[in-house]
Amino acid sequence: MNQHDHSFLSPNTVDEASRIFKALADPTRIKILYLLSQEECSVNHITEVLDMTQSAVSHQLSFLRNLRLVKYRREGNTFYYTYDDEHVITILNQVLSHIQCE
Amino acid sequence: MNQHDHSFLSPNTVDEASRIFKALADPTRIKILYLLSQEECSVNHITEVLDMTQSAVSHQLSFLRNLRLVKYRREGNTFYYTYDDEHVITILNQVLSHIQCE
DNA sequence: GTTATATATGAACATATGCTCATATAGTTC
DNA sequence: GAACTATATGAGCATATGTTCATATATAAC
Repeated sequence: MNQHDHSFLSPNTVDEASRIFKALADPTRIKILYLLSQEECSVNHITEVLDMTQSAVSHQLSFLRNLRLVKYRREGNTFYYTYDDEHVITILNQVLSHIQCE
Repeated sequence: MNQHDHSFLSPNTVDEASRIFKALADPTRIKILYLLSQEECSVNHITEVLDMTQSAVSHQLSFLRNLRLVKYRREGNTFYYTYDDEHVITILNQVLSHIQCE
């Protein structure tokens, strides 16, 4: 059998999949996305719930923003974040419920 | 609103989810798992198809073996690998087909 | 038993990742 | 406009990650 007997993934597809899974691969980001899957949250709220520094949370939100997995709206000094990729939330919830069912 | 108004994930659940997503976060492992989702493969075959060194492939297989995502059978000098976690393959295929549909 | 083949494994290295610390930015309140 | 609040951001650092290189292991063929 040689290399041409397979159905292949394009490099772009592999990279994009890798990016999505990388986004979900960190415990902090899992917790943030799980929170946002339940309700809109301010940065401050996320910081308190996860018991992390403001900076650490903000860096992770920046990461998620760059991947367009979350978006925010501003209200005065407060930034309210929501998720912005239904599919990724679905994948996350599938994996979480699969784990919890064991 | 305080910390107790949320449905929380247990640390174990978060860690386990993180481990699954980390496994899928690397392009090489995505390609290997995708190959194995289609057919049983020898290490040598994977090495050729992915055009990587034997060592690199073997290290990644070792990684996937530790997470029980793949298993193998031996036939003489040849090790034939198959996937060993249907759910992870399902998640991978969902993400891949979602990307390819865009 | 020696040689060849297929795979595994340990050390080393370069890059990526996630956090902290310090500071910048921008809106709010007085 | 000065002080306060909420968030963002850049630099630095420690750890994790993925590869290469060299070598070990184990079966096969002779």
